[in-house]
Amino acid sequence: MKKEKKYTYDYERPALATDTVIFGFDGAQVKVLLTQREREPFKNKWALPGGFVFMEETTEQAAKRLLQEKAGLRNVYIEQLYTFSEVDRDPRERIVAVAYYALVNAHQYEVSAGRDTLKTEWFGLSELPKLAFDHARIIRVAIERLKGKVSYQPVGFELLNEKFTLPQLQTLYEAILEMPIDKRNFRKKILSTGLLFPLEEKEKNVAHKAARYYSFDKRMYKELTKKGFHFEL
Amino acid sequence: MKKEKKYTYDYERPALATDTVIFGFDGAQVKVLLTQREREPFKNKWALPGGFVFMEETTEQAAKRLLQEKAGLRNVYIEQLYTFSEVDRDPRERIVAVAYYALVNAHQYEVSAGRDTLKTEWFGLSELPKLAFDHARIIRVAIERLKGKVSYQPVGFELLNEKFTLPQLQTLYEAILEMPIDKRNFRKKILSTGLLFPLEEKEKNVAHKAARYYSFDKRMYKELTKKGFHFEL
DNA sequence: AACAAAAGTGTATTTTTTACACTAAGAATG
DNA sequence: CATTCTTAGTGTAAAAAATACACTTTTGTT
Repeated sequence: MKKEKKYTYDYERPALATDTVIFGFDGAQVKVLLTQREREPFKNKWALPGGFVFMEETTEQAAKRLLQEKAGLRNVYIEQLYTFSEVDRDPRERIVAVAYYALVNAHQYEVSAGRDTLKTEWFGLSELPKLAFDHARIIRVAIERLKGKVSYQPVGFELLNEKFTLPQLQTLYEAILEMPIDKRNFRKKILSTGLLFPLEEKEKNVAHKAARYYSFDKRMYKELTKKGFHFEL
Repeated sequence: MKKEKKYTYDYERPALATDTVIFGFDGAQVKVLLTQREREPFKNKWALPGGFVFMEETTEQAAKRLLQEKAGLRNVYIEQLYTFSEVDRDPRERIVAVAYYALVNAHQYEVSAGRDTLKTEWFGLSELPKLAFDHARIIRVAIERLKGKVSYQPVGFELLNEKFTLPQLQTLYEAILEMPIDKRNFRKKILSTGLLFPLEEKEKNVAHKAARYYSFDKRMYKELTKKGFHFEL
């Protein structure tokens, strides 16, 4: 990019950053991935992975880049959440943050986490530590968004393995919505969408009846969506 | 604000702007308020009212300020829409836009519009002119959002007078959702929310049976919302 | 007085949602 | 190898919500 200052306007500019709320699911709880800050301000406090947006990338590209840099995550489902622009949200200077939320398979992730140098950790939604900046607020907004989204978009599948059982899926929905769901009604409804495919395979080494695995056809879902289909739970 | 350059980082920064999609309703059609650009780029093209964000204001404050400056609008219902950050969305330089959408009473507005110096005009959604920048896309996103929002939040009332008839309200919903709605079922449902209050007053000077006016109690709605109530159409 | 035009009203049918309890399968135990 | 433990898996009836649908009323105009 050119370094000449032939700006359209020459007001001082806020810095532009992204922060991402990374959701995961450990089979029982919805969790958020946080990184511990190495320097001031908020040294040693936990924070959302984020950073500044470069001139030659969109905010979404920045969020994805930073997810990889800070948490070793690639190819994750990511969606814009909200832009936070309170004047004093960063004590150093004016920073406007375009927040994103990501849904990742926590199991898959734990493998590649070792590579990264920063300290990162999963926290259950009810066990969040004190957070830096306005990140607690960002997480609250993200949880609300996730709750709303889950019932009219099949986002839940991003949080599970490619093969999953219906009890797993139900537990996930219960965790996100924070309410119990009737087993029979849940199955009826989720199967009636026609988006879940039963596999031959079943669970192994469980001390009870083994549950059947299912898979979700993302490609077919996208096709159907184009044709006006609407998922709804 | 200080002018010293003690920045946390010294990358070049994108400029930060807001653009607002202003929705109105003329009794038959949903419309968008556009301003004609006075200078390059896109001179004489129509565009969303917008402008740069100052250092001492949030993006929402900026959007509201610009609504007043560019269209003479005060106290409007405004909500964040999405942040657009394509690198080349402005031919001059990198500008990231936090877009908002506003719902205004178009009748009320037409009175105060005269004061403003800029040329502004309402356009029906199906008669939009060629637009500057990526503003056509922003409007598309805003329409989608409005469609989604209308059925689980009583936003429609922002577009009408304080007193309105049920046929007016129905026409508005039909215009937003772009589908016909059954009169009896619509009345049943909207009245069952308990948020509409019949007034004594009726229409005058209409060449047919006069419709009763109703009002919507915004205050009560907010109260109920806090107590867990959920509007739904 | 007759007409035109839109407001206002109720019911029956269909669809969707909800509530609910037992049998089946697999591993662990004695 | 029989018993026990634990969770998977299944159907139906009742209640609630959504839908389809046609005539009477009111007001101004001719």
